[in-house]
Amino acid sequence: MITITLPDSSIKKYEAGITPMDVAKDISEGLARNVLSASFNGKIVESVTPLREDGNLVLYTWNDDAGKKAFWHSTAHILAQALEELYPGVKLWVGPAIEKGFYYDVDLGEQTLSEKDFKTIEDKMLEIARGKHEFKMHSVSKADALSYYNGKNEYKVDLINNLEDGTITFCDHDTFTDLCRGGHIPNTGFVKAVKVLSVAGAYYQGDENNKQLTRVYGISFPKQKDLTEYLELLEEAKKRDHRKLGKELELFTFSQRVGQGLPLWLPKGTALRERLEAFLKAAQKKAGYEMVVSPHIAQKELYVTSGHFAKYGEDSFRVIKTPNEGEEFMLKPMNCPHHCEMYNSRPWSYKELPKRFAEFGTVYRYEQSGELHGLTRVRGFTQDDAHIFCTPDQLDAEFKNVIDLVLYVFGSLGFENFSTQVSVRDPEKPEKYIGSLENWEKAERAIINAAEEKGLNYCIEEGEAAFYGPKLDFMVKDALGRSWQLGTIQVDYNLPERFGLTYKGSDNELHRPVMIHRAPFGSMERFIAILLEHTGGNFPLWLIPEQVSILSLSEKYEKYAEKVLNLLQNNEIRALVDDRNETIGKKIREAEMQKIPYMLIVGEQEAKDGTVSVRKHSEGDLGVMTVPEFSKMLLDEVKSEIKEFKV
RNA sequence: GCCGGUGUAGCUCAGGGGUAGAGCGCUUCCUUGGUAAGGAAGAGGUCACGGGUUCAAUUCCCGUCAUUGGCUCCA
Repeated sequence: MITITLPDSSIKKYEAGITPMDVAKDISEGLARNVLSASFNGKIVESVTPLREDGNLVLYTWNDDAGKKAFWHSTAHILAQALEELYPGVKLWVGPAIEKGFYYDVDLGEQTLSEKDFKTIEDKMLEIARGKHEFKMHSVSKADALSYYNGKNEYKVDLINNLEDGTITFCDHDTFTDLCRGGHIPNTGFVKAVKVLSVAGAYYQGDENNKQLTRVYGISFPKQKDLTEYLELLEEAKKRDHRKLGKELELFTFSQRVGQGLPLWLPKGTALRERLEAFLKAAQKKAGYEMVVSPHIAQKELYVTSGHFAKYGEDSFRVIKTPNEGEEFMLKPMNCPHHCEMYNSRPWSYKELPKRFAEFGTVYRYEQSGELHGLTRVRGFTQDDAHIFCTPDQLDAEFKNVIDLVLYVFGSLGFENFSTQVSVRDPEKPEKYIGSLENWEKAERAIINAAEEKGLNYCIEEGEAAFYGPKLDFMVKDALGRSWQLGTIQVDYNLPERFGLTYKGSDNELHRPVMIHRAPFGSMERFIAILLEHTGGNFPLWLIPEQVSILSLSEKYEKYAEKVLNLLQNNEIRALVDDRNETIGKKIREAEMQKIPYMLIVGEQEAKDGTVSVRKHSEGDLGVMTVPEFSKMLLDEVKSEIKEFKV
């Protein structure tokens, strides 16, 4: 007999060799029908794995992430079988579950696969699924595993060579066999709906020097309805795409003639952007930052000194040369070296630190053409940058103050679902980083302490650090679930060293300051892009370019509309008049589609009484008010939206 | 940069080896209105660009550029 402990702490006794599925049946038939996979003593097991010792058992259904993972990974097996049948000679690499669905990396040889083939693949997969084939795991010796794939699939041979003998398992279903460490649903019949989503190239083992395999992405569900809902969700997400909204709301544009990845900010977008800048400047002023300005180009030597040239010289624009003197310049790819030189403009006493230099600095980086993406990845962008120069003693407090500022910014703009990531060195690749081991350790500790103390729910990513120091990043997802880094805070012991920055301490000796790089927005471009997707273009009232549209019922009331406009503008309310020769219904429709928060309808009655008829975006008629009443309502709403930053 | 997809009017898109289509937008006229599209007429295109195949290419093929889904990269 063995003792099984369930998550609710209930304890059951069974014969050794009982399976998770048997346990599920023992609990209830309904549960048994829905069990997809299980974990035993913290390890993922199959629902049919015999249990032979005491332990903790967790059963997973579609409602658990682990259940979905097993479901999608199992569907990847079905996809692989379908691909083997449809593309003879295909070589399989790996097929994991991902956050939304799964993929399988395959080498198709000379064959190609495109969108036209998706339906055929889906049909084949459903045919296999309907067979209700059981997923069966079995152990294989390393030698047998190698001989199974030898000469047929060099990728699997590679994989097996890195595995330990005795830990190698295969999974079979129907006529299909795959090297696999497990985590499957009971049988293929659970899969009722599949969709092949896209094909993409993916380098073997993620190394761009290796051959590029074909990655087939897909998703599957236990019910057709779930798939339909998912596809509708995707459609909805596309409507929130910042590239689409940016065009519709006339915020920004791109021009082939100007160049790819170089956004052009239109008047409405610029108004929005300037308002965001003013918001942050006000908070930064309170937090003791001072604004500075640096030029857009600098001598190459500056970046050789900073170390950026060695690391990113190839990824920078360095086309500017004076023909005669052979001087070489670079388009500013970052602001830090400039701020270091500002710090160097005179000696400092420890009593004067920290110095906080802030700049909305526009920088240019040669991003690979394939990486450019709307406003989220561009070649010219403006960082809401600042560099804090402080004593080592001040680092902790300064770092925490910056976290407060970032949290204030995110909170004010409604980003609640962000995640934070502490990026540290990859200990295996010391050559990627500059600076002493001791300083790196100090900096990494400082960040983790601060994140800990501020109660951030952070994860630690090895190998994600900048080459000069570790960082704390604030990540937010876009409409399609892709994660983007917005705010960033980075500790740097290296630039102060390279630029020979000093301050005089209380001991009358010169000391090295510590530097913090930080940008709460990250970049204006990316921040606005993500803000667009989050709000769907319904920006908060304080931020939106046009707050009010005054719709005149006919040309006769044009004068009155202008008068209302003046009254609003006197109160710093952003309004415009729509006095076109169109019906009121049409004007309302267009103002609604432009997502203008308030519409004021003025006609005979309003002109006579000196009032306006107020309509709120997506809510409807609010009734008649005087202009001062309306103004007060709007200004109160603006005031309630944004809290002041408290230091 | 690499692997796929796409490029037709200002926008969204249909079409397809034989001189180009719709809706919206724009212009003009009629209409003067009451909370999400009033009516009519008209203008507008080297079908991204460059080559090739063909009697004939916007359509098929190749290349370039742009864009897009991924991969790699991201100071």
